[in-house]
Amino acid sequence: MDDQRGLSRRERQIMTIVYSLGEASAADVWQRLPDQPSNTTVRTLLRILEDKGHLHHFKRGRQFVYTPTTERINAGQSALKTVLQTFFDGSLEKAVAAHLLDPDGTPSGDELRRMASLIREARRQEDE
Amino acid sequence: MDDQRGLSRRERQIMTIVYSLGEASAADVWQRLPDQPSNTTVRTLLRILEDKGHLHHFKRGRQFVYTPTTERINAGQSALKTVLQTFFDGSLEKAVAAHLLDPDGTPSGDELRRMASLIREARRQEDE
DNA sequence: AACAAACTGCTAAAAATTTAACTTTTAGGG
DNA sequence: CCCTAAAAGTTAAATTTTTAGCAGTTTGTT
Repeated sequence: MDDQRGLSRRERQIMTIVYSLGEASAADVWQRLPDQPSNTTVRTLLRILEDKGHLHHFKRGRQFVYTPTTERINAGQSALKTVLQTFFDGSLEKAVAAHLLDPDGTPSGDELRRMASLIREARRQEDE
Repeated sequence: MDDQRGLSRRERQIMTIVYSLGEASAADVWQRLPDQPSNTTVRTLLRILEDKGHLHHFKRGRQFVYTPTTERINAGQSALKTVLQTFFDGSLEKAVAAHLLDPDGTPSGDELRRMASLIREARRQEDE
C-alpha cells in the first residue's frame, strides 16, 4: 500500500517486463513471468500497479494494454543512478569499465564509436 | 524461501545498503533503512539473508559484520545488465547518453577523460 | 442477434514477509 | 573475576503480498 518504500517482488517483475516491452497486455506479461501464476493473478497485479499510479492502460480490441506512467528514459536514468551508487561508488566510468571487461557484454564497434563521440561532445561542453 | 525468484523488498533494501557500504553491522544497516523497523528486525533479516547465501559474517568486537558473498563487481555487472536490458534495449551507449543528459549526473572532466581512454582501448581490441 | 471465447472486476483465502517481544550469550570495564 | 551493556537467537503474531475462484462484460464470429 505504500509507494515510497518501493515495489513488491511481483510488482517489480511486472514493471520490468512492461518497461522492456514498452507496452504489454496481461497475456504478454503472464507469458514472461517466472514461476507463472494464473492469468487472473497477473491481471490483479496490473490493476494494483495502476491504482498505485505506476501504469495506465488503454483498450485495444478486447484487451487492456498497459504502459508505464513514468517515461522510460526517466525511469532508466533513475535506475541507472541507483546501480552506480550501489555498486560503482556513483561512478559511470567504473560501471563502463566493468561492462567492457564482461565477456558477454562487449558492445559492437559501431556502438563504441558512437560512445566515443558522445564523450567527445561532453568534454567539449565541459571546456566551456 | 525462494532464491531464483529474487529478493523481497526489505531483503533488497538491505543488500543495497551492504553493497554500497562494502560491509555493515546490524546497526549500520538499521541506521540507513527507510521506515526504520526495530533493531531486532534488522538482525532477523540479516540472518535470513545469510541463510539464503547472500551474506556471510565475521565478528568484530562484540558485533557481527556482514559482507556480500557475491563479489561487488560481479553483482554490479549483473545489475547493470538488467538495467540496460530493461530500459536501454541492452545498449550501454544509450545508457551513457541518457546519463550524460541528466543534469545532476554529469561526470567530471577527469572521469570523461578516463572513459574516453577506456573506449579507445576497447576499440583497439576490437580491431584485432 | 445469439453465442462463444477472451477479458475484466470482485472477493477472500493461502502464503510469504515483516515485525518485535522475550531469552540467552558474549565482550569488555571495574 | 564478576557485572553490565550490547549483542545475537528464538519464536510467534501482525501485516503484506500473492494467489485464484467465480461472476459479469465485451468483442468478434457465424
